[in-house]
Amino acid sequence: MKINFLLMTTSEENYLKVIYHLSLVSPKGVNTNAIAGMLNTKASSVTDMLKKLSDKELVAYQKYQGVTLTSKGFHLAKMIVRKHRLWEVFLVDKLNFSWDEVHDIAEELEHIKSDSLINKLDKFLGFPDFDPHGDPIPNADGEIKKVNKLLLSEVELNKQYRCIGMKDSSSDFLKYLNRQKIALGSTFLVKEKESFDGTLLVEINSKEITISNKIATNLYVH
Amino acid sequence: MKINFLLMTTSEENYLKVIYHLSLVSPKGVNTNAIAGMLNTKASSVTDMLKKLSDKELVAYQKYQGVTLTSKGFHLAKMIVRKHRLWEVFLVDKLNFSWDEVHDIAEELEHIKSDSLINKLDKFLGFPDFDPHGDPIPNADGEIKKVNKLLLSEVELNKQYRCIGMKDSSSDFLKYLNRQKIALGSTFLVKEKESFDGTLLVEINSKEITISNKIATNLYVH
DNA sequence: TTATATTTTTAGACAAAACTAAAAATAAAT
DNA sequence: ATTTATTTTTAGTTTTGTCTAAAAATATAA
Repeated sequence: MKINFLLMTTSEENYLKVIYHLSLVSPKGVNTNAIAGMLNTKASSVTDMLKKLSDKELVAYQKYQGVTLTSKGFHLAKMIVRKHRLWEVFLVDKLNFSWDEVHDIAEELEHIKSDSLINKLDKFLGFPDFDPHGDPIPNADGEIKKVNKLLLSEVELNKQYRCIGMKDSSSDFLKYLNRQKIALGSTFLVKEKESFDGTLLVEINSKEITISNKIATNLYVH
Repeated sequence: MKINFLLMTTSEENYLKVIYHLSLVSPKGVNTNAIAGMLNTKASSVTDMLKKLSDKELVAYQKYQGVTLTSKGFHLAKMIVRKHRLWEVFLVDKLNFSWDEVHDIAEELEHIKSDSLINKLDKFLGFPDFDPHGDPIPNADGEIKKVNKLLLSEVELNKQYRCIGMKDSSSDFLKYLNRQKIALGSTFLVKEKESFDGTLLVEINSKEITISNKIATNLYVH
């Protein structure tokens, strides 16, 4: 898939990336407000941008119906994620940044436009499959190595895990997650597990909550 | 000198950098048109930006009188040049780009905003003093290692040199250089030298011209 | 089902950085 | 010293991406 002729602004790339991440949680369609929330912008700005991305055939957008990525947009988004994660590996492995310092810098570096740059960087780093946070790095063709994903119900106690996906992505499950402020990327630490019904005492975002077995069997972590 | 509080746009940084480079040739003041030429923009756009940079006290600007950098602007410009040249070293030494491929990419990378990034990169590269083109890299304090500069009149035949400065920067000398399309960064290859008056046959920008001894004793190369 | 609340979109405005065209200042030339 | 040419600045637009406020569509609730 060649999309070289498409010249994207930094802003367009950021929208595409956010839509990509939200799509993984709500594949049926991403809400305007959700995008606005991730980008710290207003819903009206999002609407404007969705029209632009739709004109470029990077998203499928219908008024009031949310938005999904086209295959073109999906591939482009993965290329941005690829750049972000490769730069994170560079910052941590080569420049000795710690894993929690690199996000903002990678956020800027991901917009540097040069295919040969990113492919040479990939080679220099030894074609890593995962970034310092454990997230998979798409290769030059957009292929992503499957990560060992566990259900939250199966994890070991007192170990850090990160939410990497949801098995059930029905509307009310997602609403529940939203109320509990659980999102893709949230970190979990299971402190206790009731043996008779599987209820978990979990620390998430440094706040303790209890999570039912039903919920825990629908959250992927690693 | 701390200028962290100043947040610069990419465009402002590009202007500053160009003024810096032109200042080395015309320290008395840089012309609006010269800046426009370097940035492929229009004189009117330059005027607008000069006002903005003047408000930020990065340049000393008076209508119709050209512009010079303030010490603040001078330091900031050197920090941009530092980033550009360090990234060039990275691209050539670590990613195996050839020296003629790196300029455009470094042009983007130089605008990434993070002091710790650039200082860690500097360390990773072994604190290099010169970039792949032989240009000096300012250190974190803005200090620049003196480069062995030669006069064009003293160079060896059939070797590449780059123009790094002018001894005489009088208005008519600069005008002469302008007419001959000789600028900072132009590459010279001296093909012949008349022994009786020192006149040189020089290839510059893949065009042959003759240069008098008087001119050649006022051009620094290396 | 009708009323209320929420979400999303439209319309109009703004700031940054560019442009064009015209006016003003400076430089060059007769 | 005028005239002519060049350079620079002003004034007014344009584009991109944002915003606010109001209108329209959808979702929720009585």
